[in-house]
Amino acid sequence: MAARRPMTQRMIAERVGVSVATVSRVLRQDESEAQRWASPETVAAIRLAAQAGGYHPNPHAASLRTARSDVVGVLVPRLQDFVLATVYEGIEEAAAERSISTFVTNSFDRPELRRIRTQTMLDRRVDGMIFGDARMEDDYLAELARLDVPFVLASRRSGPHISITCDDHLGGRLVAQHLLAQGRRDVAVLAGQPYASTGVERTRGLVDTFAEAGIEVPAHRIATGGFDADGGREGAEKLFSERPYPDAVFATNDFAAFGAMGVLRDKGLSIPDDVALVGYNDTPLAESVTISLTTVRSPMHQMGRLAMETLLDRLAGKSVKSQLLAPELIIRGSTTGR
Amino acid sequence: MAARRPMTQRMIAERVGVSVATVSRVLRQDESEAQRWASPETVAAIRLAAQAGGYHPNPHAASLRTARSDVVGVLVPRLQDFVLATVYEGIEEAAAERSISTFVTNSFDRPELRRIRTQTMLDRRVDGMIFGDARMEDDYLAELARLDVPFVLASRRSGPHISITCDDHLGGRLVAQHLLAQGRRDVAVLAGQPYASTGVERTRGLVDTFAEAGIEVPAHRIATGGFDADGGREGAEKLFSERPYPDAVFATNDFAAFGAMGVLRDKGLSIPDDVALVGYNDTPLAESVTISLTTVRSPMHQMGRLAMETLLDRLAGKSVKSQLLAPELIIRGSTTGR
DNA sequence: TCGTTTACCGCAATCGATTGTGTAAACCAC
DNA sequence: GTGGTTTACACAATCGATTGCGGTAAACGA
Repeated sequence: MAARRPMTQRMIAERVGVSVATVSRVLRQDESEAQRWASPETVAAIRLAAQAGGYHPNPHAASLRTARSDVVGVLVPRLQDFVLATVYEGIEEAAAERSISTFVTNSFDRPELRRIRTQTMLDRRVDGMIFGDARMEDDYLAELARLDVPFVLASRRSGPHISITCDDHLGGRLVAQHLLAQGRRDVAVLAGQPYASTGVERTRGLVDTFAEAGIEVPAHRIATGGFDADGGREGAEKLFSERPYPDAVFATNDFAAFGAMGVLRDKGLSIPDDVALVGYNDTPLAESVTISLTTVRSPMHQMGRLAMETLLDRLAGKSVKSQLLAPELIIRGSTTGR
Repeated sequence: MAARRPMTQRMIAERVGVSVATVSRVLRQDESEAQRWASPETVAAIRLAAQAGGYHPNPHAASLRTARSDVVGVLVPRLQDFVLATVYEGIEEAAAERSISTFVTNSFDRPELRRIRTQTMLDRRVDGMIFGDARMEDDYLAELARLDVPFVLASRRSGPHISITCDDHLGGRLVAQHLLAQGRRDVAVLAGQPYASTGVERTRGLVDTFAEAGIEVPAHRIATGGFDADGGREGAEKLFSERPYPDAVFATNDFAAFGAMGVLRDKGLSIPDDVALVGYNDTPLAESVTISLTTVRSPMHQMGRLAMETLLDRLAGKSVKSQLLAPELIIRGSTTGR
């Protein structure tokens, strides 16, 4: 807040010698609309005065009147997660283009925190919400839908709610096909959290494809856990707690893959000779680490953009629908060259 | 925005049979203050009605009147950067405790974007700003200071402006002492961007310490560049473009170190035998990657918390001062066991 | 008994922008 | 010249909360 109080429409009106109503209409409407309300000279004078005085409309006053805030709330599991940070970049980009601002906050995938933080955003009168932390069974989303809170899901999907996601089942399928082609038959999975559609569907895509090839992936080859390096490490430790070891690991997230790398290193297993490793999301690090990582590229940024655009369309009264974006397999050293 | 219009003080006032002024005072003040304005029965009735109707004050109306928004703007170079995302978590945590909301946005270290996005936040009438993307020579910050915009810097510092940072010079010194103790004499540095105090001071800390040990670090051993894996890779490629190779690399950021790892891998150099590698920030991955990374732990979360608390103190009229937090060296495999 | 606190609370202005309605003046057609 | 339509504005209500200024009644002190 600058020292001198910001200029108001009233000040412009006095300076130009018209009413604030005229100022408002001129400053708000586009050129053609402005002409309907004031003579060209008046329009020019108002614009000039606004320009000269460094006028910036008070959004609180406008929101109070219009009952819109041009702010949307964004909830993500955690911005520390590169994937969600990238999704958010897309959200932000689309928002900026339409003069929308965002409140972002972490829910840490904790239901109470999620409720609280969503509520404070609603209390702030956001126009809508984008959730990056949807759960497969999500009572809260159902509740919000019942209250007619407009929202769109990104990254994870849930039930019938509008969502913009990557085709995770297909992604898992691509990984399976690749691993099968590489001759891997005994695959293990770092499946992520059981409440997140991302990991679940990637896992199912792989398992389904293996099943079609006549190979059952047993339950003990699937470990749930976090989508970060720690989660990957813990999961990998379970998966490699007893022999025979699997000959491939599908980490449904790159960072989990990095965590698994550490475990494989400690076990003295080499990648890809002993174990092939596949990640998900094609994080920049995937290419950089000591062993470059095969992974699935997902359009994270685009997901964010579309989520915001979809929400704004919905707020504008248009009918919108969910979208499944295409994943792309990126083959690197961690699965080839045995 | 829920379907039915939210309840207002007027509705409560009518239901209870008092004026909105009384409702306002009762709902805003703490218990003792409330008693000064209304009888216990009235207070109870108002509270009950508010509770029952699910009353949530309209922040736009309050802001319009009070000229405060209880929102602060946060600008970071990029949330994709784990470090800044963590700083932001600290900011958010401190903000939530004091019922403050935040607008966060990426500036991508681009000056024009920074101006634009800061301006839109000021237009939104934020009460203050936290900058995570300060530059060592920063005209814009000087300009904002002149306009009396209240702000605090986090992570990077600049000139006389209030900042909460890690003692990066000391961090660089710790790294230097460790490398010297390990017998490394020919060190190279991935220094980060020349406009970011973080990398510059970490580099200087190392260079100073080597100089005190009688070892000059020549200019061609210092590469500037981004704080991400790509930046690290590019920098490392320069540093290892011709022999003799350095026997140690100090990456002033963990992710740059990971990028460098890829280059060392491609060059067939082993860590730490041929080259010792040190990162900075103690990212979770540092421990997980195939070769665990020696690094410097910095209190990222705490930096964020303190930045927000300092800003709020400043907004409350208290006098505040810059703080330098302590770094801690974490020794792992990438520098030991030659 | 009368003036003075004290407790409780209302009135109304205010913040800045938006918007429905009112209205002079100008312009047009016939 | 009369009636009707534009043009170009102004007026004033409105959004919801905050807050300075009073105001009434009961209690209290002298």
